Amino acid sequence: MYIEIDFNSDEALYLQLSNQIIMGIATSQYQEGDALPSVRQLADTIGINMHTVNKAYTVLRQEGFVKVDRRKGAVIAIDIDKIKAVEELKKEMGVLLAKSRCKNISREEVHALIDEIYENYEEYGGRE
Amino acid sequence: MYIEIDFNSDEALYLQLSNQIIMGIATSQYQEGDALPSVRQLADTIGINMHTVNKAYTVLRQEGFVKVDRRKGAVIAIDIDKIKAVEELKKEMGVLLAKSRCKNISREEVHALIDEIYENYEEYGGRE
DNA sequence: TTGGCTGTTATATAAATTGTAGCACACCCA
DNA sequence: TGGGTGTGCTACAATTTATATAACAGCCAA
Repeated sequence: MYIEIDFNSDEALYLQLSNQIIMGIATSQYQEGDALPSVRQLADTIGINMHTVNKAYTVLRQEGFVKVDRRKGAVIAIDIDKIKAVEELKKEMGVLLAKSRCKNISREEVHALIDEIYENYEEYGGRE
Repeated sequence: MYIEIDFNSDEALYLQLSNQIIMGIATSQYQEGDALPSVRQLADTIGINMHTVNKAYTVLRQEGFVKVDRRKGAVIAIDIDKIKAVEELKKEMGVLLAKSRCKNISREEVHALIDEIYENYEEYGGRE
């Protein structure tokens, strides 16, 4: 999968990395059971430190997207705790929609954006 | 308005503060032209440092939610740069929906959540 | 068995962020 | 004039971020 890191971004490197991997899972570019590159290999490919990649993997594990095996490395393994996920979504969506509403983005525009993003998922063939 | 700060949260104090004020605007508890408490007063009420409140206000100004007057203090004044706002929304929504999708939250569930949040806005009487 | 790969852990360093603290300034208004 | 306003500055401690080495145990193929 294509990983693109913006060194000028104010977003932490390990967060850019983990977020891109999550989006890779959502678009089915990564599937259950697939192995991610080793921390050293990916660090070398991107040109960042091993520990930064390791931190990204640790975050992915803590949030239930991968399981880490000592010999196989990080393997995609979704732990579906839907209640927790919905709670998280509600909180983050609350702030996001508040900002949007203040900027005169309508409910309909938000719905349209959701559909747009979801159609993009299905373009890759996918989870539903 | 009611401001509630969680000192045990991993979210920075100034971000909790600015986010709550943004949500206050979205729910019409703050309206265009309303003055926020002075940095010293709000700091005293919450029990945090003056500079932390000042940073929250600075963020709000940079993101176009308030204007700061030397004698009136921070006043709600929305600067609507819709193109920028939509761009921001797209990016953040992309990550948020990717996470949700991985956790088997359907498109319909997301739409329902959006409606639920928006209905809560209208409960306060509001911007549309 | 050895060599090389895996994740993991530890220590160290530098830079940036976060929050607190105190002080001073210019401004405005009662 | 006195007291309130935002703002600017310096300073400090704690935490986070990213890098850099180094070492360890586990595994597997040559």
